Amino acid sequence: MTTNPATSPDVRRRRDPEATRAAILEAAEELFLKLGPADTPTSRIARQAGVTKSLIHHHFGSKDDLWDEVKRRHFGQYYEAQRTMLASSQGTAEMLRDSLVGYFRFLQQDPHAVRFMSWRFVEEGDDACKTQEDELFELGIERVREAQDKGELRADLEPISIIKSFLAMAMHWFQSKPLLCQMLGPEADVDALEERYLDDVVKIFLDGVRPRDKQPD
Amino acid sequence: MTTNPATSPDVRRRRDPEATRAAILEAAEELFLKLGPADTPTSRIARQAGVTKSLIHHHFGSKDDLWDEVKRRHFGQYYEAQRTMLASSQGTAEMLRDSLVGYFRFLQQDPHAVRFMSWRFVEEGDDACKTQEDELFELGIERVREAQDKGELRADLEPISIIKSFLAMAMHWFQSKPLLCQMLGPEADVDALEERYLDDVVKIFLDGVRPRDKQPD
DNA sequence: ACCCTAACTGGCCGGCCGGTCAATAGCGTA
DNA sequence: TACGCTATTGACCGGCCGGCCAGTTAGGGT
Repeated sequence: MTTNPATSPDVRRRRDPEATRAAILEAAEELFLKLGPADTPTSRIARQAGVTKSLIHHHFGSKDDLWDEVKRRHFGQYYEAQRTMLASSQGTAEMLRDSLVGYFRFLQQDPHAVRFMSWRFVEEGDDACKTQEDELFELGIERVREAQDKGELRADLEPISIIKSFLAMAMHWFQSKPLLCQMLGPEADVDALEERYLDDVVKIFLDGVRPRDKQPD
Repeated sequence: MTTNPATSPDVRRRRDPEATRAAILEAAEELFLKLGPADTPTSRIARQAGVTKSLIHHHFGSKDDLWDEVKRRHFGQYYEAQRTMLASSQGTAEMLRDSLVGYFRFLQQDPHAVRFMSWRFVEEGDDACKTQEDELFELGIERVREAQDKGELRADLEPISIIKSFLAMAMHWFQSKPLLCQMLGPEADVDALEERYLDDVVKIFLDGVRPRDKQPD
């Protein structure tokens, strides 16, 4: 699992730039996210990928370039998943619930995704995912507007607020999950808590975001 | 502003360990949060503090110890602020709104606070703030339970879910704010958007979290 | 068969970084 | 005034890390 000999074939062909690139990217992604880009020596990435350090520079240039490529590749997957999710959605309240659950499940099943976002929050400079993320954001706002026009969503809310709180609810759970586990101790059933959180957040968010049958106060 | 000559008196007394420690901590906090702990050389902290690198090791031991101390000091302030806020609160819906607004304002006025949390999310090992954070968490849960008992909050929600979504709503905005600014460009009025977000989130959260006058479907 | 491109290797270097240490000099105290 | 403690200094070190380079070899095109 650690030293990666090949991708599909039994034995790595003696020259296989594709497999080499893949092995380096895989090792780099794991180590960068685990230790942080600055605390990850290229030598260690090379060792884990079963490759010489020079090959990293041969295929990717510098260490920073490799980090960029790792981000780009992973965000590409995220982008595709979210794009199809947004494209297939209709502007109804059910769709909003499904989107929330779907997004939560997506983050749940891909722990790397949240760590990527965390690192993007912490770094300051521009990054390679900018344009794709903008596109998703615009698409999401469009969907929200549609739902508002249909009366499925409260019209007195700024779409940006809805998108942002949507993302916050899902992302923050997984961002703070390690700290929560550490706090509750190893005997706690965090998985059950996670399901409960999803249920509750769906309730809170949907009830808060849908038009009220009767406006109080 | 950068090289710190003294705290209160006009001239830094030639021997002033208190001021020295303070200058180092201040410079370290700024640089650690800006560049990240791993990318911040002690030499640069020393330069910015107007102090020799050796003094850092003299007063704080190692670089890691300094980082721990910076976290401990800053989290202490956060802890005090949140503790008084939680202690003074009553278990009513108005209190919940005030808490949300108050917490938002707190993060708004202290940008370092969110960056600290971001770094804690990204690091894995134990940290020095553990016990204090646990205390705040327990206190918050207690308050939520009180409000639920009074019927001011829906009883079908797990208190942890309420706390977590509460924190998520406020924190995520500031975590992703730099990316949002970068996306919207320099001409956008992000401050107005921020106020709007706070308004909307208060609506969403309170409407979602309060018992419904009439339960739909 | 030849060759040329590019994948791949091992060794190496310059630089920076965290940390140490011996020496110096203020400051409180007796 | 003399002493001792410690804040402070600057020089220094060992190690690691990112990157480079000269050389080797596989493989594909002609």
